[in-house]
Amino acid sequence: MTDETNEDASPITIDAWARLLRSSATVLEQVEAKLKAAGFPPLAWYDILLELKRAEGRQLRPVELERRMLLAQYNVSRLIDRLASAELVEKRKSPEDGRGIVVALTAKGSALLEDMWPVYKSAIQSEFACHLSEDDAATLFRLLGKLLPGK
Amino acid sequence: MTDETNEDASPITIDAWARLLRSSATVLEQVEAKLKAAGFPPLAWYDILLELKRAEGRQLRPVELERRMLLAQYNVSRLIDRLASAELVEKRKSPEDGRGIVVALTAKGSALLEDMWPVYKSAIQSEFACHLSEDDAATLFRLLGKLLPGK
DNA sequence: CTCCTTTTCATGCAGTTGCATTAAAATAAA
DNA sequence: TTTATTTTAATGCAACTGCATGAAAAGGAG
Repeated sequence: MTDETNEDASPITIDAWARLLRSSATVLEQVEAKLKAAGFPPLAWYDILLELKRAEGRQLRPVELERRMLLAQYNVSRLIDRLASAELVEKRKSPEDGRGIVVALTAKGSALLEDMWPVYKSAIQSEFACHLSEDDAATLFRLLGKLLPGK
Repeated sequence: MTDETNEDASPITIDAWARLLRSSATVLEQVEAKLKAAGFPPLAWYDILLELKRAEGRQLRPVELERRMLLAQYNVSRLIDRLASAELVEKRKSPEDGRGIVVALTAKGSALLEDMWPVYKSAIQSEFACHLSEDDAATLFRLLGKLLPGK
């Protein structure tokens, strides 16, 4: 008797899995290298700053950052510390919650986002986008969405 | 005058990029967690061992591993040390090249590969494959291939 | 209110990674 | 042959990550 709920991944699916790992790692590495070559911090910094910029009042609780970025708690805590040391964000005590803090984007952080974007965008173009048609990108977007929780 | 060779990535392409990062990181993390929960070493170990198993004579030079796995030299060097400490591979002096070594899969390493595969395959199924049809997987494979060098 | 549980954030420690450098052998050049 | 360049691998150091734990406040049960 077969167990349909526990069948194996097919060969083509396994190939797709292997290629997802390989291609994403390769492209990400190249994009990171371009950012670094331009004297910019890693992508993780950009991601956090961007999330703050988009947030209500340009600030968020660390817990909220964890949820949105899918990062571990200690990872967010230390990343925030580094960003704060670089004066890209400011740590404030939360007025509503005595345990918590609020992380706010500074003018310097906002400026860094703007400075990085042209380089980042150009890297996405040269390492990723230039290999794909618009249809390819749309299809990729749709298929990868199936892998995300709640999509 | 426009410069067609340097156009910007389109919005849908940027969305696809963001989703590639997010989805691959998420799924990889879940698969790694399942391996760890089963008491197995990280995926990187599996990848190296598998590469060795597939190689002529079940052995490779570190340089060759770097090329195939797209890993940095020092990274491979240390990974091999850890694998050798666990007796999963054996480091031998290269007979042809006095500088180099040859990394050979041991019986223990081969056994680990076989032990890990069922768990790994099941994780690929539950975290990746189950979200995709066969056609989806084939399309993903094809599109991601465009991102790899020389594909 | 008091006690217990949960949530939020920080941190010590060990393991890992990136960077730069070193050492040694192979290869090429003079 | 002698010297310079390139290739191969290892390693000291600093930065980063994961894990476990701890501290402090919030929330809930009695």
